[in-house]
This record gives sequence, C-alpha cells and structure tokens, in this order.
Amino acid sequence: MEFKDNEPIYLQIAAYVSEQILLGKWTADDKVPSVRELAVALQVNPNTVMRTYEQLQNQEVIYNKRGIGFFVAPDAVKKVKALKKERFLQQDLPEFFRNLFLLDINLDEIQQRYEAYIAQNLESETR
Amino acid sequence: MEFKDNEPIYLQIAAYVSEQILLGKWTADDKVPSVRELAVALQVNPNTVMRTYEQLQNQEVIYNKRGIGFFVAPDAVKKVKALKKERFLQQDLPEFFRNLFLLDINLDEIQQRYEAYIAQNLESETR
Amino acid sequence: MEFKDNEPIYLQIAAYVSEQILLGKWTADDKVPSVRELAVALQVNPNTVMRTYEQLQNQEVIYNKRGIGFFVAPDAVKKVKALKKERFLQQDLPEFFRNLFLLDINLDEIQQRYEAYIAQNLESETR
Amino acid sequence: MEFKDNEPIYLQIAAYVSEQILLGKWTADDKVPSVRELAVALQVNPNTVMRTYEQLQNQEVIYNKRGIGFFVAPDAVKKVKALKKERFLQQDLPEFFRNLFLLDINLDEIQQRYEAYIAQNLESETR
DNA sequence: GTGGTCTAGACCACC
DNA sequence: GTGGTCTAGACCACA
Repeated sequence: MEFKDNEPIYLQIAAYVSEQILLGKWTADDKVPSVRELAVALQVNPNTVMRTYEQLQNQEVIYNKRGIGFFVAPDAVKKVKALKKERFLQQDLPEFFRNLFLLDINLDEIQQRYEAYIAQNLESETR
Repeated sequence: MEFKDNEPIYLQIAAYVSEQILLGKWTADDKVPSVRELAVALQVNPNTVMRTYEQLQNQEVIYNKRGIGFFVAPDAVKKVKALKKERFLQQDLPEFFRNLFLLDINLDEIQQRYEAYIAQNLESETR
Repeated sequence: MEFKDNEPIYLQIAAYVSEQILLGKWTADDKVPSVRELAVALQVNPNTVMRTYEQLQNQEVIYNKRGIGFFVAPDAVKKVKALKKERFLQQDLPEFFRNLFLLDINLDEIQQRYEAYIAQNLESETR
Repeated sequence: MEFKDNEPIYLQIAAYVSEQILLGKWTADDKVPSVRELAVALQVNPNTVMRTYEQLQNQEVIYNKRGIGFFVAPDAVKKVKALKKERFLQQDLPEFFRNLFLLDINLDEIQQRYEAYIAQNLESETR
C-alpha cells in the first residue's frame, strides 16, 4: 500500500480498514490484524497503526478486548457508512460541484467516466 | 476571507488567486495586489502571501517584474485550468467514484443535487 | 561554514548539500541532517535550512519520509549533475567565453592555471 | 535587450556599456546616450540607468559634464579591462575550475566548444 | 514603492 | 523526535 502525502497516514489506514468492513471482508466481531502485524504489512511505525485504531475505536467502528486485540463492532457497517456519507455530502460534494463549475465540466462527461470506472473496477473490487 | 484550518493558509490564498484568474476578474498582464497589500487585506502575515506568490510563480501562473510587482501570466487561465483539471481527474474523481460505489449512491441523485447547487450559486458567483 | 553575502544563504546551503552528494559523502537513501540539526551546525535559523530542503525536494534531489526526515533520492547524483551541467553550459560557459574574448585571454593560459588549481586542491578535496 | 533575473538590471546595463567601450564602439570623450534615451531604448526606469551611470562614474569609466551628459573617460578601456580581469581571475575562474572538477569535464571539451563559439560569434561581434 | 531574505520564536500534526 | 506553517519584525537591494 502506498500513501498519498497530502493526508495523514493514520487516516489513510483508517480509511482502508473502514473499506474492508464496508466491503464485508472483515465482519462483525472479527478480529482485525494486530497493531504490530498491520504495521509490518504496511511498513509503517506501530504507533501510526495504534493511532488508527484509537481513531476507529473513538468512532465505535472497532472495539478492544484488552490483551487480545481489536474487533469489528457489531454495527460497524452502519457507523462507517454514516460517517462516510456525512463527509461526502458536507465536504466532498460541494467541492466537487465547484470544480465542475470552474472547469466547465459537464455531468454527462462524468457519467461516461463513471461507467468506464465501474467496468474497470467491479471485478477487481470483489476479488 | 476566512480560512479553513485543515489546509495551509498560503495554499488557500493561492486557490483564491487562481479562481480570480479563472473567473476572469484578474486577466493577462494585470498586476496582482502587492504582497503587503494582500497581506493587509486578508489579515495575514506578508510572508504568508509571499509564499503564495512564490508557489504561483513556480507554476507560471504569475510572473514578476522586479521592483514593480507580480503580474498575471499571459496564459495563466490555461495553466490554472490544466493544473486544476489534472488534480481533479487524477485524484478527486477516482475518490469520488469510489465513494459513489461504496456508499451505493446513484448518479441520478448527484444530478439532482447539482441542479440545486447551480440554482443556488449561479447568481452569487457572477456578482 | 561561512557564507558569501551576495548570494542567499539557503541557496549556498543547497549548493553545499548538492556537493556532498556529488562527492559521494552522502549517498542514495541516506538520511540528511534534520532541519534543526543542520541549522545548529551552520548557525542559521531552522527556517533557512527548511527553505533549502524545500528547494532540494522540488528538484527531487532529496525526498521526505514524514515524521522521520529527509533522505537522498536514489538518482540524486544524476539529478544534481544534470541541473549543475545545464546551468554551466547555458550560463557559465557562454559568459566565460565572452570574457576570454573580451579580455583577450588564451585558452593555453587557462590550461596552466587549471593545472595549478588541480595540484593545489586535489588532496584537500578528497580529504 | 533582455535581462537575466539573477543579476541586478543596473549592473547588466553597466556590463553592456563597458563592453561597448571595450569593443571600441564608444571611444574616449564620446558622449554616451543620455539617461532618458538609454532608459527608453532598454525599456527600463530612468532611475535604473542613472544608477548604472553612477556606478560607472565611481569606477571612473565615464565622467560627467554637468548639464550636458556623460562621456567616456580617456583611459576607460584600461579601467574596464582591469576591473573585468580582476573579477575574472578572482571569482569567475576558481568557480569555473570547481565546476570542471565536480562535473568531470575535460579542458579538451572546453577547447572544442570555444572554437565553435568563436566561429559562431566573431562576425556578429564586429558588426 | 516593490520583492526577497533572514531571524526568533511559537505552535501544531505526525511518526 | 520529525517536518510544516505562521507570525512579527527587521533589513536590504532594487526599480
């Protein structure tokens, strides 16, 4: 996994974990990878992963069994979806519209690109 | 002008200047406000504006006449549009599509929201 | 290290860093001194060193690992050499030739002076 | 005339004037262009040309007849040559040699480039 | 007047 | 610990 450098790494990892949950790969009461495990896999400092898990724990997306590890919360999908949707509608969408306007891009063009995107990503997504 | 605190001020100012150019309010070979002038207007430190102008100069959006000031580059609109479009296509759009997919949002819904957005913002934009 | 006062300090530091790389003293993926560290060593303000590193990062001579520090880019030597050579051929050399012409100096004389220069500097350079 | 942006314009103009004298185009006790005249020709602020002339007057390359203008000093060629040569030997040459060394360029290559330069510039120079 | 550089010092997020 | 941003204020060369 490679990280964008305009966004904190721990947040990018949080997004990654959230997506795994959203995609149903990690489901309710599954154990998520240990801090050390994930840190090694992603080649980051364990502190960074720890921060991710703290964040997700605060959002009640995962919970902690002391000495054992972190686990996916029962209503994790709902939580993640709510959080994601709010940010999308409040922040991403207005900026997206502003860009459409300033760059004079038509929604039809977006539609076409979206279809191409879907075609390209659907199978790999569900792999 | 008020600044978000999750993005560097000097970049927000750069975006502001770029938009002025994109909207045609500052045009080719116009003098942009002097560093001090803009700093006072925006209530920031001159160094911060200086940094903005350095950035825009590197992007060849503005150029410098020594001892006189900064001026809008002849092809500034093209430059700004190219930079903005690239970031939009490379970064914003894929993430946007990913969100649509993950949140199971239909493009039709986006369309409706866009029309509402346009209706709300068109007049204020061209003021 | 002492600085000339007709050239910005941050550029002189950049030249210094570039030379270290060119001379092979700092090599690919080495960590360069931290901003604060180098600032103390050179007795300048950290901001000044920061500016140097920004510059070198833009030139892709060094890269950043967030929270860890700056590192010499894998192809830093190539980059530095290319940048230096371009400036040399485009700017320095034509002016040099013009001076030879205007001052009526022969290349033979230059050759002799060069040999003297080499003799004087070779050992100290490779120290 | 176009100016490099790493050197003060007034010094570039001074260099230009000096070269005219060195090339014998303006000779002893000739009147040099008036400040205003030269400023218009070079598209710079008259103050800038004034500064050039002050500089050259300090170096005793030109002298002033009040109310009439500036004139080439009788020994201007000697003066210019001495000044130019000193800077060349003290500053330009050592830096030149350092570049040869760091970029691993052979004097033979310089020789070849010099011949090409001469061939290309001799006629246009004496036009 | 203009930009440009530098210092001192603070505060912050991130790793 | 690391970089990154920002302020306040100074000083300078240049046009």
